[in-house]
Amino acid sequence: MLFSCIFIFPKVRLGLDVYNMKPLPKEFNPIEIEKEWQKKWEEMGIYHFDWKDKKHPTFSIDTPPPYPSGEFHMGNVLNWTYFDMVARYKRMKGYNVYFPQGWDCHGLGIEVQAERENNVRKRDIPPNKFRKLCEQLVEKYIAMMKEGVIRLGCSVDWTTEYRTMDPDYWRRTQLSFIILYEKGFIYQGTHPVNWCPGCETAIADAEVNYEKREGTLYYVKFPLENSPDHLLIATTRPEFIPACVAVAINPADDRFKKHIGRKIIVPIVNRTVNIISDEGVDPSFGTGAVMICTYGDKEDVKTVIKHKLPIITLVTENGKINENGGKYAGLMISEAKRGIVKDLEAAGLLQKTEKISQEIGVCDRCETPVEILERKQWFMKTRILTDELEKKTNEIIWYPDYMKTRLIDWARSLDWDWVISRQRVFGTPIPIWYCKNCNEIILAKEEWIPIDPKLEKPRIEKCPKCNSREFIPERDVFDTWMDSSISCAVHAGWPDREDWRRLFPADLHPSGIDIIRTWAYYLMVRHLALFNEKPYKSCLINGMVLGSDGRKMSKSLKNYVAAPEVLDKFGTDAARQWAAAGGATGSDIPFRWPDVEYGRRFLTKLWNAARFVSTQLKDYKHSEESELQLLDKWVISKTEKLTQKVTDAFEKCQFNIAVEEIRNFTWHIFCDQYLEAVKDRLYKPELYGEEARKATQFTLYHVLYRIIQLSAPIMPHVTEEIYQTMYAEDAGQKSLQVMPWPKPEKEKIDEVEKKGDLVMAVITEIRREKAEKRKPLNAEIKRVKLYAGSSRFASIISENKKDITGTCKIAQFEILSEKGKGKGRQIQEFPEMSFISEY
RNA sequence: GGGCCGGUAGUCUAGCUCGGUUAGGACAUCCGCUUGACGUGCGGAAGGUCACCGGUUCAAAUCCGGUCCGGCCCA
Repeated sequence: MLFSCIFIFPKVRLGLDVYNMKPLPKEFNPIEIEKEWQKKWEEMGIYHFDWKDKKHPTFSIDTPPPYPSGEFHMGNVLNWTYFDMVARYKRMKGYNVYFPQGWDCHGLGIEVQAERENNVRKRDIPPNKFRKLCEQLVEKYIAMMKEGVIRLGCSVDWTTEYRTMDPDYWRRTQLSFIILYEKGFIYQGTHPVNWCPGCETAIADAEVNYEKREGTLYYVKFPLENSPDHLLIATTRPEFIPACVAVAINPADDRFKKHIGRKIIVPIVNRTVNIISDEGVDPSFGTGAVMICTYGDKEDVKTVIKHKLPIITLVTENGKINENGGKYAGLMISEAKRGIVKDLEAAGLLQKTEKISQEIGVCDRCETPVEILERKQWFMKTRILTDELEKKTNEIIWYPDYMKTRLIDWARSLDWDWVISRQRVFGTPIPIWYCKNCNEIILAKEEWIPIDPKLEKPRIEKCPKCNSREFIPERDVFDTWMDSSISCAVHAGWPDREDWRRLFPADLHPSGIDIIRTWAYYLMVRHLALFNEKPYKSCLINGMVLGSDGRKMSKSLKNYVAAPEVLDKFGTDAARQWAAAGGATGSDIPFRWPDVEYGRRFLTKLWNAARFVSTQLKDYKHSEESELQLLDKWVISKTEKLTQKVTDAFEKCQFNIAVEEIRNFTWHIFCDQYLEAVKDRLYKPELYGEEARKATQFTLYHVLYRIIQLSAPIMPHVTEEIYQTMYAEDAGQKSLQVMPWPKPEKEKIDEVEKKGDLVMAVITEIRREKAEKRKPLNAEIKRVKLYAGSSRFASIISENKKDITGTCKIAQFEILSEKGKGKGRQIQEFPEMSFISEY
């Protein structure tokens, strides 16, 4: 097969016959280059999604809006690099890529920070004032994180930026709630919450402090039903006896397991309850039999849910015993405790007491012991969607595939619906009022939103049920996931754009492995309920970033590395290589300085190779045809194979494979082997002929170009700089980022590659021997006698004799067809060949 | 306790879907070389019971079962 100089990319070439390829400067400062291109790309506007473009297929990325913690960490570097590589790859593949960016602002974390920074308590100031403080803090944090995203070179379309705390975003969250309400997915119910009787408010887990205190363990006799016997039960909270709903025993406990399924009588109230079996009971604590009350502690909550036990509310919002406490009703909890203990003693039911050290939860504000109360909450019916969710999950492409089972198993394991209300301040208001007179629920109309019921009355004259004119606002806000779990529809333009279905479902939803059960799950249930459709077509999972010691990266473990430190030291393109190459997609990857350093060294290598090529192409002309030599066809064939492998890897989101293939090819095949083998040709046209030099120039031009194309999604900055200096004038596009992705040209994957391997094997073996003889590589060899082992091999070698003698500096090269028969040094990859050298 | 994942040279990692090359690569180590792009480089060397036990098979890092250890998430 004859090879001539067919242009690899005629479609995009301006067709200049001769152009002045500028040599690349010797100095290479990645950080300066990165800053420059980040600025220019933004000016060029090449990342703007073109809503008017109906020609190119769209590719939409459901960028998960991050929680603005104020710090851009290596975990962010990892996941942003993942989806930015996809965005850049798809853009080059000709897609009209939609890469939005939002910020998921609401949440307890910000509330806690805002309290700390402003030295205030949210309960002490008006909600709206506190909200403002939160908003200011969020803005500060967003600015910090945005800088990180820009520094990482992410090809975000900043015209799409949004914040979930903006009333215009509330409008979407509230609208979705109204739709779900009207579709019957929303209901009110009760759910246990942490409650501070001192502050008379629900508090979050994060607001509970645990303190070690000395307590008393009371051993109380519970009579067995229809039996003279009793069970001895140890409890620290005898005041909860009136709320006892069961007695639990570990099924492995031989002392008690015979009682499982029988009934027992709760003293004081004389109620009969079941004796149940629960593995969670510690047989060595107390007597091994425990009473389950609603609710004495968090363990009770779990047990009640697990065994579907009834609930007896005992404590009021201000910490008193209610009517269910019988004769103790109206007493404070501590008073009731004393009274019950006294009565138990009098009845002979208190066998003994002992002192124990216990941890109790107290309010972080007033130090009052926290109680667990059933409170009204809003729910979304999610469990009825589980079958549909499983079906849709299986339709979605997961990278990697096995991650889908995480979502399905999680959905299947849920015992209750999603609690969507929160007793907080900084959140999207729930657009609900209650009639003061008859408690009728007033749901906001679509045209009222965005609305904060705490600040505005419902826009109706009177209650439709009882005609009352007074309303009480819902003070609860939505769980933050209510904001972020409609991102697929919102990104697509819902509800404002008529054509929002064009970008829905999203083509890709990226997610961390740790938030599959939240983000990926809530997205599914919300969109299934709202639109009866899956929200995303594929899901890309990134693992966690570990410290170099293999444990999850965290400041407290002292294995934390800040992202700016990494970017300052080695630059973005090096850090991106770490993210891409650190491990298989979806697996956790440790942060390793040597990996980033290696990335940086690759950038230098690529730069130097490009610089070498640029100096050799000063007089390169497209128009002059010349026949390619064996090694040219060899490296082109390998380039096409590389293109195929890298394309496949990107299609499957196997970034580690893509980056490894590119680096190994560039460093070892292109630089160490091809460049070294053709240098002599380039330097001595008088010996090899001008034709051979032109063929080499052609090859250098195209192979380097292919390398930067394939590397562009991973290392956008360095490849852009090389492109702009060496190729832009000729190729005629304003950025490498908008150049078409190369199609592997299979017809150039050729049999000659094997012949090239043979020639390269000879060169490598001669160099290897030279190294072992401790000779410099440019040392001249007087004579090499090669036993080719066959006439076919001999003729291949002799056709390419000049490349071998030139590269290895051989003065006299003798090629024999015969076998060496044990004479001389064997060539590793071709053991039928051997050679003898004389220095 | 449950779900998922992992265990490969001193360290990290690829390969496992679909069994068959001398188990690939990086860092670190050692030896050599300033070769007209690059010493941030080039050439070379050493380093492995592929966690353990058993099974399937002509053949297992790869498939199956079990055990141990680690991770993430949840209870």
